[in-house]
Amino acid sequence: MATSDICADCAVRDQALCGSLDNDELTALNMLSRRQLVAPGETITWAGDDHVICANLLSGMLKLVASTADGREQIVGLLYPADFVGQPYPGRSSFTITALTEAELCIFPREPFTRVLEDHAHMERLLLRRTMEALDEARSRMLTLARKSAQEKVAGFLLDMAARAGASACRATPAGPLTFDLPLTRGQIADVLGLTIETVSRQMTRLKAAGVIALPGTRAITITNREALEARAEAA
Amino acid sequence: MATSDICADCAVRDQALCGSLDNDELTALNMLSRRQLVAPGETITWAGDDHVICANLLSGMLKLVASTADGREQIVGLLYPADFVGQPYPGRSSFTITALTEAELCIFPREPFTRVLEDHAHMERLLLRRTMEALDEARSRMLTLARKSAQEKVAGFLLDMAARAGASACRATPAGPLTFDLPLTRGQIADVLGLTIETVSRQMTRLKAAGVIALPGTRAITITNREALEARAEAA
DNA sequence: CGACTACTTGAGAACGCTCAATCCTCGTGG
DNA sequence: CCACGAGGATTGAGCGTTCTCAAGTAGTCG
Repeated sequence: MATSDICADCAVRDQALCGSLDNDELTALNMLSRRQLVAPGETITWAGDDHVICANLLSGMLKLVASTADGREQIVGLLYPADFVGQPYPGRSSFTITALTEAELCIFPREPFTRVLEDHAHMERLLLRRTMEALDEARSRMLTLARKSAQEKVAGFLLDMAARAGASACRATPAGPLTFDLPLTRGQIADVLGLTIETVSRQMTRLKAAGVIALPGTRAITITNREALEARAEAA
Repeated sequence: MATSDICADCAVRDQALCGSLDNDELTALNMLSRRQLVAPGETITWAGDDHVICANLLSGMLKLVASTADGREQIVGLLYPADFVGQPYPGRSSFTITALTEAELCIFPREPFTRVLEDHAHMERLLLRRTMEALDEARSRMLTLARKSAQEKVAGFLLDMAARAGASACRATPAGPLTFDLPLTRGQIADVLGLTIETVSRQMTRLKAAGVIALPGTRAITITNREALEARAEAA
């Protein structure tokens, strides 16, 4: 109650699961929700916690982290605005969800949200479809993690981020160099790719030395030769 | 209809998605289905194909394989009886699905199956839940593939297979040694774990030398010291 | 009995990791 | 305005795990 803004000014109104609801349904759902701001580095749920929340990510980025008993970590998923966060069914969470940037969530308590889901087949269907896409992506990443070289991993990652950057990216000519900011630190990239910070850094340097990319700032990337980068993403 | 047996004698009647349907609904679905036997090594769908089928696996095991352009392969999923196979939505498949053993499928053409799914919220919900479980499992495997040592991977895999073997396993006393057959060759285990055949073989030998397991036959495994095996699955 | 396939074992090389030092950037405070 | 500190990034040297290549063994089926 306290704070919920109305869905009408929701930044992800059409892309999120709610996009499948009409205005009346939305009003009902809105009654359940509360918005929450999280700071970078802040954890939303811990591995082992009961599933208690479902949410839509309104802005910012989250990471899903799996870790071993002795502290090794792997980022198993990245969440972007409009992505669904959490699990609608009871159980214990296997992963820790942490904000990578400042982020804003539209949070629903799990049980009432699940009931809404059950009453709206369209929304459930959309969630099924998205879950299947996430599964496909996770499986593709298994191939990357298990079988690709550090060079291929980094090159492929940069291409992925370039595709994501889309609008915010800056490109002189359609085929020309493409510049954008990486939303992750080297350490986080390493956690995504199953490498170490040093290896990520060395591969970046190597790509720079080969004239495939430029590093105008510590966080910025320019792809100067996309074809060469694609070639390196495919072959060791 | 050519061959379809009736669902009443279906081996996976209650565990498969169809378990959520009543007898009348089942009859309707049965009209769509055809049973198909596949030989070990036979491929059901290739990466890049359009999604054309949905199916329930009745018996046997299938593998989902992702591969790179130059032929490196990774098994990204194993399918067991009662598992759902395929994708209900249009699109191109990212993975190749191949039989590991002789297997029997109950196949539905995608489009009519999707319509049945849409008309039966229970079934759709069950599929959503299973897809989420598969996603969780895939993400857990990402941690294994990216961060665990060969020793941890093999030990963890043997424990997984022991859990799967369940009924068919042979155990003298509840806490005593447990013997079962691995359903995979060393090469397939390597494909699952992101290792090479040789490394899998060496780790098996090492576990045997340590007295943690015994290898009574080339395919058989005895876990002689479960705690020691669990310890090796957790720490390098 | 011979061919085939799966599995094991060995030697050497390579890729990525560990440990450690240095550098860069940026924000803060003297 | 500049010195300082902190966190991130880079670079280097050396090592270790796993891979590659290559024999050799075992079990199976004709």
